[in-house]
Amino acid sequence: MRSVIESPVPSAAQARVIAAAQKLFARHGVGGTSLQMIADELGVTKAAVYHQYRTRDEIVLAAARAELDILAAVVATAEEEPSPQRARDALIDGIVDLTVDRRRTVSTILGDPVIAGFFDDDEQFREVMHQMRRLLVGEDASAEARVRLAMLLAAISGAATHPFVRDLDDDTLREQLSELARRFLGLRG
Amino acid sequence: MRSVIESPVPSAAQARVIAAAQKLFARHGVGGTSLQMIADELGVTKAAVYHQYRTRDEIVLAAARAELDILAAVVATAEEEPSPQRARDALIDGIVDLTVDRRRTVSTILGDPVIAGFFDDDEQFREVMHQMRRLLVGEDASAEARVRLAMLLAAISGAATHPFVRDLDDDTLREQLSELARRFLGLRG
DNA sequence: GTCTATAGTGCGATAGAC
DNA sequence: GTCTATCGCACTATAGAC
Repeated sequence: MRSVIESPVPSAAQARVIAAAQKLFARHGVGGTSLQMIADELGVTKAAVYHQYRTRDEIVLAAARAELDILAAVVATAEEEPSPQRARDALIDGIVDLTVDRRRTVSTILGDPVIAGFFDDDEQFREVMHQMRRLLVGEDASAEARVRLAMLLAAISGAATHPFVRDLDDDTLREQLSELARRFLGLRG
Repeated sequence: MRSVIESPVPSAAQARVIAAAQKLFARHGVGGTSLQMIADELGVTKAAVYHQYRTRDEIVLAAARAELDILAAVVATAEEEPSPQRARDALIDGIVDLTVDRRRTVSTILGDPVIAGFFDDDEQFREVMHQMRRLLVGEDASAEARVRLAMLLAAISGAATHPFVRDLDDDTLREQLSELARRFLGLRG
């Protein structure tokens, strides 16, 4: 089942603003990134950036939304798999790929307290989370299942930025994350 | 073995600044917290805060260092356990307690990109990480052990702030985190 | 240890020309 | 879609009185 919630598709110029913002958020944090920095990164003036988005908050929201859209696409692809097992595996691999490809970006942006606040009551965010939960632990709503799920998602995105794994190449990291995530999820009491 | 690296002990007034800063960092992010906000939180003026620390960066560093000191104390306590198994269990429980007690604080502060940069070449940080590594996976330096360790630490601190577990009470969360962490670490290929 | 007052800078945001 | 120019404001930081 596809998500019924659609984000507005950014124009090419907006997409450039978003990409610049995400890059800077990952390096300096959301609160540590100014409009001037985004403009400089793009090689234009602040006024040009304001032509794409009316406030700084809109840029932050659009950048966070774009990150969430990528995750939603991974979830939607996984849901098209024919069996629950294959859907589960596809989701894990999708999240691992996404995280390793973008290393700091995903965890820093989705982990930022300001963005977490934005998403607190966000319908798309809740739907994506709900879909992931159903794919990974089914209808099990026990405390154990929820903690296990939260740990799994935090482990994948958090581990990719950890100093312990900094000198691992992407392929090795992907392989290990995927394998360990699958085994962690398969744990039975 | 105790850490040989000691942080300067903050005065009472400095400790209040640090506590206020940590609270605000958790809510607004490091870059999103101004000196004015810290002063307001304490009910004093900016000049009074500047009397304790000469620059904003020093406050950020002191707050991060204080967080690291707590973690270092947990590691030191675990190292005094008589057997490797008990040391490992004590470390896991210590990290879980720390994370649940302080929920957003630990992961937001240690996960902030600016603070991660501060700690990149920090000796105390490296030593604490090294000690944790030795306690949890011994001398195993394989890619698998390193990824497993990074995942474990990210899973504990990240899961505590995850929306999936928001409505769990502290005791339940502690119990589940501790149990699942121990099982994850015990996984054998 | 806290205050008032202030300097200097960079911020978010807007107006209007091209 | 980009620019220059500007407004008003909040910021970091300092000086000096109490």
